[in-house]
Amino acid sequence: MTAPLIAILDDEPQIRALLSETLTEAGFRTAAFARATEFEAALARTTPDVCLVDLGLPDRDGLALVHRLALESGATIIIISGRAQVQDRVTGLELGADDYIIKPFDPAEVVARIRARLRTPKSATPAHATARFNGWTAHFERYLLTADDGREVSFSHAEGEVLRLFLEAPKRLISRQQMQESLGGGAGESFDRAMDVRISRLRTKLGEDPKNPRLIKTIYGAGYIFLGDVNWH
Amino acid sequence: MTAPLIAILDDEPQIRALLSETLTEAGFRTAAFARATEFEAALARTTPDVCLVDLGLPDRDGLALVHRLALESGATIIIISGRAQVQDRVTGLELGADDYIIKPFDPAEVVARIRARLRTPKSATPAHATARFNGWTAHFERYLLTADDGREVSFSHAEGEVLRLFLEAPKRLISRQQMQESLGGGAGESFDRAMDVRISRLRTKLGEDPKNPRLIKTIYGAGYIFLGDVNWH
DNA sequence: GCCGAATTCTAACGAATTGTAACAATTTCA
DNA sequence: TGAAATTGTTACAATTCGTTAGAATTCGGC
Repeated sequence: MTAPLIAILDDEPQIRALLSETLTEAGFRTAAFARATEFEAALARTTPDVCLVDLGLPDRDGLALVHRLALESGATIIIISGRAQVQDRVTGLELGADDYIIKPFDPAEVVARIRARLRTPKSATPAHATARFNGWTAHFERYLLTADDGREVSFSHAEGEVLRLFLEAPKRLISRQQMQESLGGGAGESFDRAMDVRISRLRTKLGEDPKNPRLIKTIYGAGYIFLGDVNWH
Repeated sequence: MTAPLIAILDDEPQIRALLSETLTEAGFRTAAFARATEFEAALARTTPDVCLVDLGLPDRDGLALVHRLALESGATIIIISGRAQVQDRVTGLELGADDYIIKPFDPAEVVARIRARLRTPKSATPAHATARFNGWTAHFERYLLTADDGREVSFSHAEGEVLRLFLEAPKRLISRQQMQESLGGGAGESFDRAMDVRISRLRTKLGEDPKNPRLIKTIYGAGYIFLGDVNWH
């Protein structure tokens, strides 16, 4: 029986260091990440027993990430956040987090709460993750887009990866760099051409006007911005 | 399906009233107790889904009670206490509590934390021989699928292996690798061709539309996902 | 505005992956 | 023993998705 693996996702180096050290001392294995993209790349390989995630991420909407993680992976999630309002806590828990710890935190309490979670391992079957935006509903597990008028368009796995990235960081610039990392295009050489194609195919399925895309905007020399109003369910 | 029962143990009448009211509004059944003796008497009859216990009881050491409760009943326990020190929280969690809320608390957060606990029940699922999903019932010992409209389709042993694998891990990606191992296709060389065929036959029996399968989805380059809502009996 | 370089778009192609019909080997059961 | 059912194999069709290549677009400098 190997020690439980705890994933840490926080953009502040001191916090990462503090948590890593404390948890290692407490007998856990740890893996720390500064950005959501790195974190997700790692998730593709192994599933940690517990994920500690900060909500204030630079490159992703933290709550959306938590929601998807909870729904799809069924992983145990503990939010560690500076947002201390009751409303924040309630939202976080309702979106699927198993616990919510407020910064500044005491390392001993973090350990205790992790242990409490590990005592009764989760065995819930993950539910469907869906997101609504501008007349569309994306059903990721079913690889299906439904329009409000009832039309249905299926999308492939590769297209879904791109769509998900957009829906998790709406109205935010996503650089080609980031996108490439998230999409596992590891050694990015001529892969950026493939990315274009994915996006092009996605645009077609969303019925975008090529001359004047309303949802997926290209920022010349920088990346893309997804302009929908997204609501995860 | 009756509403979950929440037991409240607190010696302050206002707290009991506040919690009872909030939780009832949130759709739970409640039972409130002022003293540990009453609480224990009630426990002898029914087991609540969640116990909210205050540590500052007049007639008993709260922590000892929590400890015993956790060990013996296996119930889900949330401590609600005025003792705000980190050390108190750590001790409470280590003695078996699933969560620790500090007074004064916000009722909304209590509800959210109860829901988070209930989301993953502390029970295990026993192995059974029949499963219902999306209009079908699979009887594994009889190698038979019955549709809700009465139709009957028998399936072979090999098909049953695949079906069982899917029904035991619904809405999860099952890689070809995993599938091959589970299906005893030991030295997987050209066996993956056989797997395809098994799945193809299963799809046919489930009446899937080949162009647009709703239950068994293929993830190109990765594996399969079974999308039914499964209930074992 | 006009030109050229850099960047992005997308149609078309092809390699890899997956689906399935047809067949053959094996087992089951009357 | 013989007919039917089971299940892997083969062969070919269909799908997915990255790559290529040329067209279209953007942007800075004149």
